[in-house]
Amino acid sequence: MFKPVETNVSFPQLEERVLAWWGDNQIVEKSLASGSKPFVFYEGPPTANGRPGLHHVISRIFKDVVCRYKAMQGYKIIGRREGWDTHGLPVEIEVEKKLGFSGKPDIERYGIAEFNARCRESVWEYIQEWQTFTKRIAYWVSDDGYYTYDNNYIESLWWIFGQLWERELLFRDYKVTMHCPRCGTSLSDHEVSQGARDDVDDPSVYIKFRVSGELAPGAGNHGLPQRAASLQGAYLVAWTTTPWTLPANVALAVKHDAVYVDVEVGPKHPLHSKYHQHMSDADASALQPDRLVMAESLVPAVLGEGYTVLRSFKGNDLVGLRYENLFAGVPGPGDEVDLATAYRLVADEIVTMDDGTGIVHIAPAYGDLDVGRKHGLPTLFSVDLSGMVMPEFGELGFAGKFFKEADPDITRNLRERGLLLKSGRVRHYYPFCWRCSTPLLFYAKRSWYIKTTAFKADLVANNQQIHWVPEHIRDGRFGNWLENNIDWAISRERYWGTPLPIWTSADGSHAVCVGSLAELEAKVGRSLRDLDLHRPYVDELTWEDPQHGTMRRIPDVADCWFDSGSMPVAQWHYPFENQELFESAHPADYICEAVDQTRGWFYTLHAVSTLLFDRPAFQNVICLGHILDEHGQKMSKSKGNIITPQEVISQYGVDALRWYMFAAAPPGNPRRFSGALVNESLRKFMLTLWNTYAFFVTYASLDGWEPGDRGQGTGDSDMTPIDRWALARLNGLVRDVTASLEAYEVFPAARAIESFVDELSNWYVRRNRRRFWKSEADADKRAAYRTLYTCLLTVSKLAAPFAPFLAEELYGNLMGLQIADFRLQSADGENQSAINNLQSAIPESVHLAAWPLVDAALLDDRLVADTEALLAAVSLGRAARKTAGLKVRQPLSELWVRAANPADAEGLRRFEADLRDELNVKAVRYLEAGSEIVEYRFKPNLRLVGKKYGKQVPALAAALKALAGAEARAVALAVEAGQTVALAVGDQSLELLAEELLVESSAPEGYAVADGGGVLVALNTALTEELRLEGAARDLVRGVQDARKQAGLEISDRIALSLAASDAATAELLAQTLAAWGDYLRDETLADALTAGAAPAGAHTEAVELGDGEVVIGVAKA
RNA sequence: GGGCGUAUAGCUCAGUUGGUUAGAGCGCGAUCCUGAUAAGAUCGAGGUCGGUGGUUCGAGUCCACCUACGCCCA
Repeated sequence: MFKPVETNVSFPQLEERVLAWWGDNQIVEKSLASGSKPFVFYEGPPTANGRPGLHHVISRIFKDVVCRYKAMQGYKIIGRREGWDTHGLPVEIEVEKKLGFSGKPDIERYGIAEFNARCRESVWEYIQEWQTFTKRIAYWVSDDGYYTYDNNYIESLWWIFGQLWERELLFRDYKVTMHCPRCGTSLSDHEVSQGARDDVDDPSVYIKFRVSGELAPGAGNHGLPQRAASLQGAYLVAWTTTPWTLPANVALAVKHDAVYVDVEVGPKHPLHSKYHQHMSDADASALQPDRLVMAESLVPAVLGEGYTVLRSFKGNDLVGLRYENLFAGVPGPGDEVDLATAYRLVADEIVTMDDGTGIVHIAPAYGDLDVGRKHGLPTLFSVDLSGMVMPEFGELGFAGKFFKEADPDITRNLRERGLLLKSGRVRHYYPFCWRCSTPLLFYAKRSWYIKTTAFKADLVANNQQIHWVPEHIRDGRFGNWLENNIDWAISRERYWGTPLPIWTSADGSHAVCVGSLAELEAKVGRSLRDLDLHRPYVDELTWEDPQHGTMRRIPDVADCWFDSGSMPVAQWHYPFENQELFESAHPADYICEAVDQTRGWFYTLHAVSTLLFDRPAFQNVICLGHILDEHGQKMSKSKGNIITPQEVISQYGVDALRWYMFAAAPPGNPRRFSGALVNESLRKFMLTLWNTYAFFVTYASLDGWEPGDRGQGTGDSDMTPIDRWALARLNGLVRDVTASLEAYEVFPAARAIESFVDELSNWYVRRNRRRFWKSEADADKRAAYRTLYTCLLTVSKLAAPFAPFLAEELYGNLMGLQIADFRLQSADGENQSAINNLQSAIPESVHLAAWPLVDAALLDDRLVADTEALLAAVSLGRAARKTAGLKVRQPLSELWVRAANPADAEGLRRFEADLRDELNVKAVRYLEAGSEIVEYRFKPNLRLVGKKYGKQVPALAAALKALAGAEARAVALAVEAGQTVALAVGDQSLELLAEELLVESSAPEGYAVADGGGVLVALNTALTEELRLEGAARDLVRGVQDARKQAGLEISDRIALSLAASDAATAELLAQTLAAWGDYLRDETLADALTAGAAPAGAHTEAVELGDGEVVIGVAKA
């Protein structure tokens, strides 16, 4: 027996019950342990230092849905475990906030050991909440998670560093950071954006660099020597808002395809170097004009009027020219600098024609490091980390000044030397320290890099093996990122992170990378078993090198993206443990995160895997869009528009939320979220399924029907066409959902289930209600039960990965699993061991059940298409009734119908009884060619004809449109017979195939018509007396049924019925109706007694319209 | 500034390789149906498919440019 099902279900409560049941029966553990064939999943570890939000829901359920599906297919999911990203700046900032710190000096005073201890605690602060959340949303992972701060995890990272070191892929170079000279620390992007202002007043200076006439080494540009000679003595004009960076200048950049001009400016021009206001003509004529070089398009903006263009060049033509440096920049400590490679022109993408001169001053130390590196330029400095101009500039008078304050001095110096074209002020964007408001320096600091650029081709090639959903990420966002690969800056001058295992001698000349704990133990000569592999403890480990003296660890920690990108290795403590497991768990079959991870986790996984193993880290990836609020704004604390998962879940439940996220839109798109949308999913999908299920259970229980084989039945002779339709449709669904999920297309899979459930409820159940109601328990009824049961049970399996609670509830009850006694009772008189076998063969949870297989014998695309044609005709019929003002209760004599094609017409014939019944008509007639009551119109079937006839299509369409009368009828006949049609188009005759024509027909006169999609229906609206009486009878039945319901009677209660008409005409109609349909009325309403006249006292009364009057219905329990 | 994506009804979104009258749900209005249903059906109002230009017999769909928004990078 089935457990009774309430129709006023509360999904959140149901879910809590299921959750408890899973717990009591270790369902999660059993699912995690199940399966044989491996399927590898990587959990992208979240940083658990905040509360879980909706974006965590979406990524976790998209991970979950695939893993559940694969588990049901019998895979053993490897890596279905929690993971926590525990290191990094976000954690440090959180702790700093708590402690009221404002920067690294505070941390150092506080003590690194204590600070890191606080960071470690902070990670745990929300973990309880996360675990509760994870369980509640039914994200099934084991809780033996990996933690990136774990010693074992760190040791694996050290091993990776060791591998890279041995292959000489780790190196030290400059990296530009945003540096606060007062706080003495680099700032993260997030901190920079907090303190940036966009209306900062700064100098705007145009500087002249004198062309020397020399060429840079190796510059073999065609014709360059001649150009160099002709340009000697001309000035290259560059623009900057940071004069303090000019002493660090090493190059000028042009745009390769822009036009540059050499212009002459006479002494009368205000920007001439010798210009003064009261210059006489004689003085002027004694002076040479100045020659200036800049981009042609920007000359007017810079010089105004009064210049002469001497010649022009492409940017490329200038590359390799050298110029005289303004100042002598200072090499970094220990750097060997070849100045022969400096002070030259390069072409670079960073140059724009938006402002300035089209020539850009390059100072790698203060921001243009990538440009410098790309063109092999040296890096020179002029300002130290405290923001002071270096002592080397003492003679110029600005040594020791704060960099911003040196601007006027530098400008003055250049003016005095005749190298300043003009100067002014500008308001623009500039970053400041968010803590102390000091202007920030872009500053090249020593940093450790992984040489990923050496593997660019491999990174790109391996990416081609990855299946991205959505596809465009592969060659778009991710592919482009790889194409523009830069070396991975791996070190951070921070505290709470994986310490870089590099030890160096005091002078830096000797360095060692330690690849394991054992190796380190050997170096320091003692056991480090109990050592915490974090700062400051590892910093304290030193050893004496015979040749290089004391070896100390560099202070840096690793970029925490390196932690998470290395999880395929480190989560298993490979290679120190789990070698076999690791080998079988790499690469991942599937990962899933939001789109912002393209340059984050997706990249770091890919990079680590490519560099270490030359293979991709994952084979399939779903890349999720972001969740926005209902106005399309990002949800953020500051906007106060955050919707918490908890509030949604407590109101609608997890399944509704999950279903919304799976079925509402493709996952790659950003989506606007609101509770109302979740409610819509709940009503549209979950309640429809639930009510179908409740309907089934209610009647199956009433009838004592039980599933014989508990499985999917094969078709048998008792099946009606609509049963076979349902099973064909169901198997088509299994086929489609499986194919979609195989392609990691979750959205179409969910949509397919949704539309099946809709059709099951609103077509199958609605059409078959009477089969379930009828009193005799015959084969026909059993076939209906079996069909509906099969559909519901299969849907519960298909929906299980998506809506795991609802599916579990349905499955459990449909399988009879929730009432243990039932199974024991049913064993009476049967072979007990067979029953036991059966019981153990039945998975106790839908999540342990096998994914449904397609029963090809039940597939029937023709039947499904026929039903679609029927549904279309029914829909049009209702529209026609609506237009004619004829309600469906009023029977009509005939319906004319014309299908879109002969096959559909055949389908309509097959379901003619359903069509009659649905539209309440006595007869269905088919409009066929040759019928004289309609006119025919023709259109070309463009999809076929377009490619074949191309430009003739318009003429062809016109020729078809012109067909009329007998000629048109002849064509219609030919098309219906599948014959070719000869048609004169222009001056030639075309032989058109039947399928190349679309036939439309007009409505017969005097009929109510609706058409669409090539289907036409027409209702005969003439009402005979007979039809009117039958309509009246049905009106009465409906009124009485309604009255019964209002009176609170049970379905099986028998009644005494009285009917009182409001006037004589209505009484006459009532009398005639009862004469013809009295028995029908009694049968339908379970009326033992039927009296005409006023209702007796105590009867429940309802008024109902009949004809032009009214009838008062009296209902009393018999 | 660059890359990628998105832009379709009041709202949330579909729209398969270019093809005939661009769809669904919600909301609104009207009607109907109903002894499974918090439901369902039908009709109606509501669309210059972000804009401009191009390719094509034919463009929501392909191309170019532009605009707005989002993400990432600078």
